[in-house]
Amino acid sequence: MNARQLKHFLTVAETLHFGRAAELLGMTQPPLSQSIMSLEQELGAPLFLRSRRHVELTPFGAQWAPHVASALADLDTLPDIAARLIEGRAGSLSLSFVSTADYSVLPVLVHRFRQLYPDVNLSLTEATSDKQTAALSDGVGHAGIIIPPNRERLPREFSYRRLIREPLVAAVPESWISEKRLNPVDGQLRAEDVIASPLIVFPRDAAPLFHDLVTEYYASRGATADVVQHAIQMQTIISLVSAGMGIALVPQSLRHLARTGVRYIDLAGAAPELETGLIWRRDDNSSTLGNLLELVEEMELD
Amino acid sequence: MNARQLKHFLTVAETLHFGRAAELLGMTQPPLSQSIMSLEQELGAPLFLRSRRHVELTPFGAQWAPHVASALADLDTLPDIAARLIEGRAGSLSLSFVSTADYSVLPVLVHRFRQLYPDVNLSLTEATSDKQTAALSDGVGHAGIIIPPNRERLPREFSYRRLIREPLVAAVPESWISEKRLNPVDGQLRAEDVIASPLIVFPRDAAPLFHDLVTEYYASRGATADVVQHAIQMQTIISLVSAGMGIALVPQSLRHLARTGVRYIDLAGAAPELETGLIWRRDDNSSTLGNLLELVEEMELD
DNA sequence: ATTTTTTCATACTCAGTGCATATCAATAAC
DNA sequence: GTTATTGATATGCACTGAGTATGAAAAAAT
Repeated sequence: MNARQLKHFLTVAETLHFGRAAELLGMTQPPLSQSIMSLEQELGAPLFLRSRRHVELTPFGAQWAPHVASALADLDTLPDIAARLIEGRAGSLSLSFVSTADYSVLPVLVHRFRQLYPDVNLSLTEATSDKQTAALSDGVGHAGIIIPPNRERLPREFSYRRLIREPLVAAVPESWISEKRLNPVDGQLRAEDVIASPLIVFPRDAAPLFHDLVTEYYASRGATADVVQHAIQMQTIISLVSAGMGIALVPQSLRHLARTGVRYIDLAGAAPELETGLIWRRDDNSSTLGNLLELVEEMELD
Repeated sequence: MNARQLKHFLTVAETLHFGRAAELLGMTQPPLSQSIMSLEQELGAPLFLRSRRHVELTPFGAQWAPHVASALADLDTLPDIAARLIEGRAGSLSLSFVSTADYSVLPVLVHRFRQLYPDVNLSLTEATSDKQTAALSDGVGHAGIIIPPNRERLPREFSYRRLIREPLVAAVPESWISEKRLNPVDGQLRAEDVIASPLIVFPRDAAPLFHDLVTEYYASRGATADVVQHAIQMQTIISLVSAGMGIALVPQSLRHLARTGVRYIDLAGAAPELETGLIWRRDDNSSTLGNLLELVEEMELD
């Protein structure tokens, strides 16, 4: 029993005419008759009742046909599924990201990807940069949106592409401005005001590179931060700012997270810049990943 | 692309070793390599990454494999499904029945059939004898439990087998006995008592043969029935008896329908007998029907 | 009733597919 | 450097599956 014979059976079952079925199958009638007969012999029961001028399905044949049709239909879809997998229009893409990306590149990237590849199963996981690289190194996941370490520190197995490079801005309690505790000049906050204010930051282990960027801002000015509170979620940090506990230095894109009682103010002078980019295993040639990279090239997120 | 190549692909995907896969497939390694290569060429993408000593799936191959496995598994079940259909252990059986059978042969028949053939989709339809024969004649349904007409009247296209032949008994209001309105002798009701009592019957068009059997009981004694009420459901008839509206002549098996206030009493002398049997299309060789007939032969329902 | 037509089965031939054997090539292990 | 392992290549052969020619039986037409 092979797929060819089953196809023969189905065609005869549809036409109830060996001659016409053979024509539909692009073959002549005798081998079709033989094919059916050999199938019947293998099954041990007739599929058709043939009188010399009439062909009809046996009860068995009639009940078996839908099962056969379903199995063959599944088989027929395999080349199509293959084509879609090869082109990356089906399959899966597992993307991890740092929480700050949630307010900048991630939404637009995900939206565009889903738009172009609706049948790809896109799974998103929030994780810190180092956890993402560790997972990728273990072969888990396809790509990660990270805050990158120095170029030399990135292992050879990875490729990297910058997505966005944005200055840090200060998130400050609105009341501190109206009460003149902070005094922006030309809409910019001077370094001495920043240094003098209590600070809310990420814990270092959750985002070391981001944390280092903030502390470096203080160190280069001969100061140390007066850290009043650590918080893991960006939303929590902004809530604490809103409550007047202190200020925070956050990526510019966090302006998308509007909250009453909080103002985002540019830093005066050269603001530290936070880079966010995409890493993936250099040797990973998944088509879904390829499509993501292609999309990233086209999007000009900066 | 054919099922053979797909099987080859799956086996190599499982073993990740062309030599061992070939062994599992009962063939040698070179044609297996060629088979995979031709499949890859047809798909236009590699399924495996071969270094000289290592074989691994490409991302595409890994994602395609489960689809292939599922399709082939479906294909593999076809012979088994066929065998079950041929033996009548799967498929469907459409059985119609007259309502009186509900209290005699039907329950035990259905129970036994379900027990022996749990995977057969048994569909039951209540209908009058003439509607059943009409449906069968139109090719609808497999068999029917009917009250048969005279043998000569049964068309040649049908086969028939008697299932049960049971005397009619009188269903009478219990109060009529305690009040001595009816006087059974040796637990039997005499014809004059029956004739003298108001009668509840089926409407003739719903069950002509049963109706005729009852009226014949009166006619042969030179009497006509004093019909006080018609009712279609057996349960309704017995309810009306219980309410003291009259008596009814019903198949003996209705004793299974116990109801307070109703007594079933044998008729004195030769009671009319109601035959119930199974008909089916003589040329119907459905295996499920065959199994039903076999079961009927074994059961000795009488 | 006879002839014609229709339609599935049988007989036989041929080509291509798919497998086998023999061998090569490259890499890893010793 | 040598050997063993393993996938690729080359070549030959057998069998499957399709073709052509024809038969046989029954329905349709005359």
